[in-house]
Amino acid sequence: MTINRSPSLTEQVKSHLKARIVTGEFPEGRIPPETELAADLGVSRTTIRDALSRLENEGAIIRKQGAGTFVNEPGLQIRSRLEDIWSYEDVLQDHGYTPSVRVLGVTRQSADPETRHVLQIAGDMLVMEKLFLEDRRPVVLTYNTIAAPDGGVDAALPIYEILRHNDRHLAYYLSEIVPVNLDADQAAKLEVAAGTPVVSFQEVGFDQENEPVVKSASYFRDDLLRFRMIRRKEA
Amino acid sequence: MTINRSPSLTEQVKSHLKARIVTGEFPEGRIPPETELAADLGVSRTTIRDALSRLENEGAIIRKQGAGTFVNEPGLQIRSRLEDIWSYEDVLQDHGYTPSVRVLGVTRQSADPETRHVLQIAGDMLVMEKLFLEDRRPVVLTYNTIAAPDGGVDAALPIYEILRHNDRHLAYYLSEIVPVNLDADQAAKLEVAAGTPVVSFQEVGFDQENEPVVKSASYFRDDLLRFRMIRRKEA
DNA sequence: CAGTGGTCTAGACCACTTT
DNA sequence: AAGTGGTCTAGACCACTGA
Repeated sequence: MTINRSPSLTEQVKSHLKARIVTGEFPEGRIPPETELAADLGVSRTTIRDALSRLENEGAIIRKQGAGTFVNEPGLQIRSRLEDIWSYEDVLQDHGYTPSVRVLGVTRQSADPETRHVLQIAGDMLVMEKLFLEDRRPVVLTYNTIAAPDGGVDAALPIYEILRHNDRHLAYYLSEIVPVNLDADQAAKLEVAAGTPVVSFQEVGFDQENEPVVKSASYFRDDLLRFRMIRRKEA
Repeated sequence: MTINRSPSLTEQVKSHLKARIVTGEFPEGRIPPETELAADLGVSRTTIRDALSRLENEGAIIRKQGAGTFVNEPGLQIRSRLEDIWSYEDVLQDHGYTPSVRVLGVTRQSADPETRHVLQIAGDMLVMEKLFLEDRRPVVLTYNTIAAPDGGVDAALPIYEILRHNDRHLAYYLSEIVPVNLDADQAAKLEVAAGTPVVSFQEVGFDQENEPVVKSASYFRDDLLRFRMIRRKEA
């Protein structure tokens, strides 16, 4: 293992260990003691612990005080961690799919009162409707609403790229998980029966100045993309 | 601020800062530099940073390298963080509700093949059906399936307490988020129309030995309990 | 009792933002 | 240039597990 900066040492250690975990290199799932890992990899124990903490958060390992650190087989099943979904194309890729995007519509019009309020805009809004597909099967339907920019936009780009080109760096989403029955139009686009229950994300994206920059709604086909997570008692 | 061990210094610093944040003590949402906090509270900068990291994960603050640390107003709206839900009574309490539990049924019977496989049991299983209410309104409907214990159980207790009394320490859940339309029976129990779409958790709980100990299904009334989360680009 | 992970310290240096 | 958060080190001590 050669060490460089960027990505950080911790991140390098993490991916190094993750790779060794998934190849089943550790006998009986037992991971070496932190001090040993630190010596072997030539980094401090703190760096090792940071990397192990991230792996533990992902569910890849379990740590038991006084006993040791172990591979967590059930946790390795998790493909999409809810909290760090950023691009649906990446999500589909992590599921072993070969994703593609289809822009269903881009409409520019005067912002409705709710959007005006949420996004703090006065003028026009731009609504982009997109479909993410695996092979030819639709998996995710999204609507992104932003303040209409001066120039044109390439709606096929990920929303954070579009915003970046307009000098708004997307920092995080505040999301609500909402159950809905698809209406006829949405169901047709996702190629399922009308009234199919789906999980949706209703969210607002904020930039680095902590100002709202995008209002977003996403609908998922449960049979093709199901979200998993690890739940624990405390932080 | 007096310092004791247990809870950890980091945890004490975190709640101390959280309290100051919610009371709006920091002018313009600007939180003092880490070195200053460390000096004021008499702890190392590492401890301060650990506490700030947790607050950042919860969405309460935002850190900007080179600029400072700031209160994150939108993030303070989050009542129930998805990843660390442990007891539904606590969740309801965090929402300002006064929770109660009603045991709808406890049945002991031979385990079906799927449960045998998931929970790795040979004999009987015990299924507990519970309803969590706010005032008199039902909010959460849960089914917990465990290997039938020798003695009796008080089904009204939280599931982790029941398991603890049988020497199985619940360590974490592996959860799937699944959209469903409630059937007539479930809808009646939650006092909503049949066919109402809801978010459900389908999950398996593991103990500290990483063995499956409980199979669980939960259904939530979206109008009374909606889950929120912060989504970011990476860890 | 030896060995493990958990907590905490003090300090160095870097990357970035702001003035 | 000054000040901030980001990364990393080396080491101390504690709490817990298991032989």
